[in-house]
Amino acid sequence: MPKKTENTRPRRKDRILDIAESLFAKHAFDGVSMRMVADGAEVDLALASYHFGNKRGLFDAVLLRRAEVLNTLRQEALEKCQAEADENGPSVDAIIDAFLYPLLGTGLQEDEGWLHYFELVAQVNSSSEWGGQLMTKYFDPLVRQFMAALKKALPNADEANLYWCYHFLSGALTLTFAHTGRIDQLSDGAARSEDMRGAYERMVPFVTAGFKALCGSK
Amino acid sequence: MPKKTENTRPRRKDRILDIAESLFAKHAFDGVSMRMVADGAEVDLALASYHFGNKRGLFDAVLLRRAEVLNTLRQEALEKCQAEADENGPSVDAIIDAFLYPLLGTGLQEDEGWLHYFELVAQVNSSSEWGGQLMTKYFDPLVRQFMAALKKALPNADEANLYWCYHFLSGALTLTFAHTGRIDQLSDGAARSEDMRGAYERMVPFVTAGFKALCGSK
DNA sequence: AAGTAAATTCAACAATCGTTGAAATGTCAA
DNA sequence: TTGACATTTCAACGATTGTTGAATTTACTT
Repeated sequence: MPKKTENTRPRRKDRILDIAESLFAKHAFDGVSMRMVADGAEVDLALASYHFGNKRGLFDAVLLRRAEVLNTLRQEALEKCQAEADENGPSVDAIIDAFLYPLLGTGLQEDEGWLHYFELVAQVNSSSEWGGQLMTKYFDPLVRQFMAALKKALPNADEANLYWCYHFLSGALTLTFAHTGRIDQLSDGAARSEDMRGAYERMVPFVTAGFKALCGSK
Repeated sequence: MPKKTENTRPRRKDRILDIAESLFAKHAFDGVSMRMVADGAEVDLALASYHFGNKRGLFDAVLLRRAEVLNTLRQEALEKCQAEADENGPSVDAIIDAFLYPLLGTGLQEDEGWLHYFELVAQVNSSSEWGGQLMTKYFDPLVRQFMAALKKALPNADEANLYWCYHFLSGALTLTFAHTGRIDQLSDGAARSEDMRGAYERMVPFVTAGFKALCGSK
């Protein structure tokens, strides 16, 4: 049993991140106080500042923690679908699926922490104050890989069209993550915010059709 | 000249709404203080509370002010496309266009106040705290009219599919409004956040293709 | 057991927060 | 001018904010 330390000790640091994650997701950056985090984590007020420097540092740590995991999962999905493709590269369907499946079709959706994280990302993505900077910082390198794959699958596509299509995809994905409950009310229960599997199975063909319509698949 | 009062007097009240609108759009509810609003409007701190009761009342007033205008514009667009259609009702394309054109294709996009308002709506829509309640309150009656028109245009559609498609549309629209600048960075300038006309011309075919793919237009 | 560094607590700081009574000013009719 | 009412200002309230220096406790090594 090497390093008993790292297994048992940082409990409090992780608890702070977990609570901060859920609070930031619900109330946004300015709607959360360091005292709310400390109380939620059952920890002294000063501890979060000690570990993360200040409130903004805590926010960044929350965002960064799962971003790396997420990018890895998505990259693996992309590489897998590329390995399975013929010399022409993967189809648009396969690329879109590789982009969405790790987020919507896997066990991540049964993990409460991940759900809070996705809610937070949804909110950040639609924020004119944070959206551009933070999403670019954490997710752009990976997204560029997907864009390159899409360019190969859609060789006749106009550059601007391709980026706008991704933008629409990003918006649809983001709002689905936000779990606002609006679709439940609007549809009188016919569609449910929590049904991520159902959202995934519909988003793939919806987005794929949009890409093909604008970027000329054949 | 009847009621000179109402033409000249409420300048300050409107200035407060204008400033609050732009501040809420950028910094969200908790990121804005009453003092920021008062300073921006060059008005005493207590004035906003006098006119709108409290901070939340100010927020609601900002949201409500343009919602009514917006719903009217969209309803007129829907009725116009229904009047121009044959006995089968308008096509999916025409309905989607009626939903988007008033927002993205008109002079509203050259009005700074409206741009701030759209930014704010984008943020509210993706908020798990406010999103469900507020969007339902301000926009659902009108959206239901569009859903009814879409059901007629896509008679074979599964109910849940239809609502998920609208949800994706709403997400794409919302993120486009947010003006985060992310698409500019990602595309190295090939697509621009400010190009609402370009976004409109691409969103209509993108979304229409998605609806048809999932809701079976044949 | 002593020593060292990390982790945690405590107490307090100045700054800002939303709200509100009371006073002052403005507007318009009689 | 007087009176009535809406608008605006002033000053202050108690509560909450993020941050930090110093003290204390814990964990681990020597």
